[in-house]
Amino acid sequence: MNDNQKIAELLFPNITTTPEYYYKKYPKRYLKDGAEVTRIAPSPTGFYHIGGLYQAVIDKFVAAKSGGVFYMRLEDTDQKREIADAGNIAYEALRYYGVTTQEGYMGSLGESGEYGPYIQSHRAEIYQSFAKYLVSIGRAYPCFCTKAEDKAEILERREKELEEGTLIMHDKCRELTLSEIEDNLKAGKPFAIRLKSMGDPDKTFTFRDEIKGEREIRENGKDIVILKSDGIPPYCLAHLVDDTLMGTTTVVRGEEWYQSLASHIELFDAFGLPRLKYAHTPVISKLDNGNKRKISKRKDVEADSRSFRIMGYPKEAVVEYLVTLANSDFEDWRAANPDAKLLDFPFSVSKIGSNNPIFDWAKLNDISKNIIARYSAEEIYNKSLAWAKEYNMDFAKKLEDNKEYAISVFNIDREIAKPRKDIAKWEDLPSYYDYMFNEYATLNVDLAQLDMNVLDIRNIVEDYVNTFDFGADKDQWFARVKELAVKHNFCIDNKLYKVDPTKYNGNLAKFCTIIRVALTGKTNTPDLYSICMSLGKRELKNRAQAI
RNA sequence: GGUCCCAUGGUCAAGUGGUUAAGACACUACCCUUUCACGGUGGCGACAGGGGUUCGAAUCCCCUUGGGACUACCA
Repeated sequence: MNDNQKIAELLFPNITTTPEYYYKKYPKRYLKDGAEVTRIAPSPTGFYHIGGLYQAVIDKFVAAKSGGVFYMRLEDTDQKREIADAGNIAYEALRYYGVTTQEGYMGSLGESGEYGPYIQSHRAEIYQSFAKYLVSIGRAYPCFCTKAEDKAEILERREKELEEGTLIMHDKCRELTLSEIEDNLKAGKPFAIRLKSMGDPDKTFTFRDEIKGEREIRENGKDIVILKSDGIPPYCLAHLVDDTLMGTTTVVRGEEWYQSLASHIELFDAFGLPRLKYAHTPVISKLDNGNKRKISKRKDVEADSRSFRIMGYPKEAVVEYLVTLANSDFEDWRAANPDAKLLDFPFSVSKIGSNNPIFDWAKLNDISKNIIARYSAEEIYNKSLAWAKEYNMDFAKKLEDNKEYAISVFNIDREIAKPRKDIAKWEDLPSYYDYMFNEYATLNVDLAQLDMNVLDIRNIVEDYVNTFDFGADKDQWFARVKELAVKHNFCIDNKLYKVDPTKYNGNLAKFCTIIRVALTGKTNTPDLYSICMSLGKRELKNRAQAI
């Protein structure tokens, strides 16, 4: 036994397994050539971030397109930041948005798959055996330096070191002898394990990122910590062990990891493991006082994937928006293939731009409106009811109490060649259709905007309501409207009207607006005939009288 | 401070040495129209700045500027 092996035994007397053992235990996946295995690995630190969903969408496409596997793993190695149930929230978020995994961590449902456990805190022994191995071959060593306890302390120390120019690459514990290590251990000092870096930051090597393309990057020169003093590894070793053992082929992760890539690669090399493919994705940002910045968990609603659910965006709208962000030609494809399945889109990782995109609500709304415009009235009823039951009980009750009526309302201007695109999210529904679901008295009808004597308005509306024929079809109805317009001195020929507007009370458009506003309180509604038909005789009379 | 990434209209973005510099959203005008929408046809609006290389640069190189990220026993 050489010194390194002795140190390894001293450090990990209870670890008897080796990486070799785990390579055998988790054999290579049996997949066809070119199949990609991807993973989403959230940390349970709160709500599920939209950036995570974005990456999951990319993961899903990469795996699905190649006939591979997309799985989920929980990165819960930082107990200090952990928030109860956050893992489950993440799993449920992906499930809700339909970006489903085929394997791995499943929230409160446990986990499935042959490569588990998929929760990092349950894998301590595996990590330790890898760390032990690296020590035994002389590529890692114990570090007994006192660690900083919290983030503030770390930042403070770093700042000081920056000022003094003493930020270390190699820890002083690197040179500790076997007997010194023994002494420290006997004294009961806690230790972390550091990589013994052989890299030289002045040298570079080429690397191909799936998104950024070919790059020169500097070699790692830092003795990064690969096992914390609590026996749990930080990201770098967990990433190596899990992605190797679980058979990941392409790692999709945020741009913020790019900087530490060199250290991860050195680790893989130290273990003699094949390097993986990486796709470093841009970070979804927002405009703040003219500057771009990363979407903030604390300040921005768009950071929380749940926000869109609460507002009532159809889930496919959110997902399709994210796909658009990744592959901008998706929109053209969707326009040409409105009924195709999302996963049929020829997604390409290399088409992802490397600019940090700004989250655009207007664009999301547009995508969502297009999707909702294609729903049937029944679908709108079902989906909006499901939403309302969760977030607007009052509206849910109205929908449930008046199912047939509600569907007929949602059907107005719908089953036609060019349906309206006016609903972006279910949250819009209650106010958009308030005149159909609420008492007239609660509508705040503003007749003043019509710029007409209230008595005249009342006469027109009464006349209209009293002669409204529920047996008439739309053409007959419109003919009747024209008659009434003429009777009240409105001009039904717009060209004639333009010759001398002063001769009339207004044109046909104005006449219709008067009725519309008086009856609904809105200048903007779907087809007036259908609305009146749905409202029914008694309600029409009530409204006319209320004026 | 160091290192890295990014830079085309308000936003997302095509574009890889020769284009009248696409398209979508937003905004806007007109048309269609019974209103509102939908739709149609237009419009506004961009290669951050400066140097090179080249017959020719949005495209390649350098500098400047601006923005972002990383620089933890966090992920």
